[in-house]
Amino acid sequence: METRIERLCVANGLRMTGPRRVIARVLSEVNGHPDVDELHRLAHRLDPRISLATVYRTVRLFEQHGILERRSLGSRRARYEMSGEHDHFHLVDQDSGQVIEFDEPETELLMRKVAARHGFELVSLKIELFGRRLGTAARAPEPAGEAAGP
Amino acid sequence: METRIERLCVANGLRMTGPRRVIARVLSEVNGHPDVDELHRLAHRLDPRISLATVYRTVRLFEQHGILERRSLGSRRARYEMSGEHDHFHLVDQDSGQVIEFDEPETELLMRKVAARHGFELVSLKIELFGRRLGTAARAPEPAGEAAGP
DNA sequence: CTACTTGCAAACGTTTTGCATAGGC
DNA sequence: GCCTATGCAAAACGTTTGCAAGTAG
Repeated sequence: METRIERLCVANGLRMTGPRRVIARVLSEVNGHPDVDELHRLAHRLDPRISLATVYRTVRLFEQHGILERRSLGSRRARYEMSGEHDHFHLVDQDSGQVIEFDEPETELLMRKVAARHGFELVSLKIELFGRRLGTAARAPEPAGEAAGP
Repeated sequence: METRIERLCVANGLRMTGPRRVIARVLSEVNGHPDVDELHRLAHRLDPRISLATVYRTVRLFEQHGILERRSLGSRRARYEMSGEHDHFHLVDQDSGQVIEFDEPETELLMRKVAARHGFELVSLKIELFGRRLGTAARAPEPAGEAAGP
């Protein structure tokens, strides 16, 4: 079955090669905010010939065509997610590294007004909240190299 | 004269070495959001023996003690600024790379409420807006390697 | 048939580190 | 005097690129 990403590729006039099809499938099935390494691991499982370089090239291509969006979310590696109709924000659990997405349309509108007040047209925005679950005693923030901070 | 950063270092029980004093001075005098390279260039001018590694180690140390905050602001290199009492936001001009800071206390409060709604205590937040000056025709986003995008 | 895409390995820019020495307290 | 900070050079890390071979349209 053809994924939504594949359809977007065709709509953007991109050549549908084997590796791109596999990476599109992986992107459609994974949830969360995978980094390139994770995408490569998953794609490699479906087709061991797929190289890391191709995954890098493909996510960059997809990003340039507005199919994917790149986030940092406090981690060193870039992380990707499918583009949606409107921006959404991310709340990062500093203890577990878990990322929660949420919509906040009023805030997006507010930010647009703030930009306008400074004489700017808003093109995009990133809102990342870093926090700790309520009722959790403060502890060492990152046991392993997974969680992320500001 | 002793800088505010130096005072914060002492308050945090940090050893006040020569290089740290110089870097503290540079951080106090520079304005904007310098990256490590720029800090090193400025520090090196005051004391040519100061190495890049020491600047890296020092900003990391200062960040760990809450004296500095790290930002990405769409650029590849990490950029630093002094911690303030409350968070402020950044508006990046996509054409020039220029960064405008602004306060938006209601938004900070709103974000705190949003985090709470999801069961989190807000520790910090990053809000980065990317935009274009009103009345500017769209053009090639980045003539040189300075400006930054989402 | 042609132009674009791929895999590989090597290069890249940024950040970190191992080690011997220098220096703060 | 002890223990940490420093400089240097080398390593690590994520990402990009040059090139020859492969493949979509």
